[in-house]
Amino acid sequence: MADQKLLNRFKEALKKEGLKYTPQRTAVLEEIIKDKGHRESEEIYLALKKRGQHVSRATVYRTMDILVNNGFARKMNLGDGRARYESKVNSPHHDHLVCMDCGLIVEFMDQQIEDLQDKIAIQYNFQLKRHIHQLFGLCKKCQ
Amino acid sequence: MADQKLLNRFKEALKKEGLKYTPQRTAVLEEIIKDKGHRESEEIYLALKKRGQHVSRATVYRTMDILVNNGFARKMNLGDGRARYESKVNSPHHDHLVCMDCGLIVEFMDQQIEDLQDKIAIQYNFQLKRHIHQLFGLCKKCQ
DNA sequence: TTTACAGTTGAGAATGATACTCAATTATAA
DNA sequence: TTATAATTGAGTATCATTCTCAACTGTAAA
Repeated sequence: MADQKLLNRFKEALKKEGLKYTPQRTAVLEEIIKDKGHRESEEIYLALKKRGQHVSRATVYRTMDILVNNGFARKMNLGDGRARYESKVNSPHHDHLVCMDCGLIVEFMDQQIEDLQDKIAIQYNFQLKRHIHQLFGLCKKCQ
Repeated sequence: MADQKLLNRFKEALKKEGLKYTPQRTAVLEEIIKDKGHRESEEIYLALKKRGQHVSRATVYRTMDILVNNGFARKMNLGDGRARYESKVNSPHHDHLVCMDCGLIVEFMDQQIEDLQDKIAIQYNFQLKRHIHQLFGLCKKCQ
């Protein structure tokens, strides 16, 4: 169960956008934050169903958009045509290593790379907003 | 017109996979290498049509797969649901800066980042195969 | 607490990029 | 030149995601 502080933050974010605080939206938020994974929409939908929370697929998609736009979740694309979502709550910035064989996802963070990105953006007169950095290969078990 | 050396390299690649050397495939290869852009399938299809080369959409998709698998082109995904292709012929490795407003794509390459990626892969016992590194922001004109 | 209403929900239909199907056609190697 | 396996194009299928809309429900004011 998400702590009250988080729920209040969520409530605030919804109010700020003129959106309602509904049980479905809360259920999706709770499902996202209680899992450390990088899951696709269908997995989140099924996890909720299993828990007895019947939230429709459409509402899962709609709520994930809200969570992403308000900093509660991050959406990622691994090139297989399905978006993955991960919690951003209590999770510092990181990028990903992805095993091309078993699908294992490992998070990494390198301050030197972050700094170099900023330098490159300045060099090309870009105002940097976000980045995607994914390293694809074979994990130890799959080599 | 692609030079003979390249056409021979293409012919070899096809033969190696038991594929035939057809006018449609050659037309797609030529269209890809003569353009410096990052185009989606439909744009390539229309460019060919305009040139009077009637290659079907299906064949464009199929040929792009062949070109990508044989190192003649690179496929990239900007998160908008449509794949982009760029020539890899006479084009050294690079990553991309993408303007979120006007769609401008600028190529960059930073050896320090490349080295750091290798280091990270080693650190996590990954055998690195490829990577995606995209910096999203606003270009000079769109700020 | 009721009321009024704007926002939400779920189910199914629509969309759009890409992949597949298959009959007619064509490159290739003998 | 021939035999044959691969290719092509047109249309259909697929699959993730978005849209539609009627029924429903938070919410804020009375």
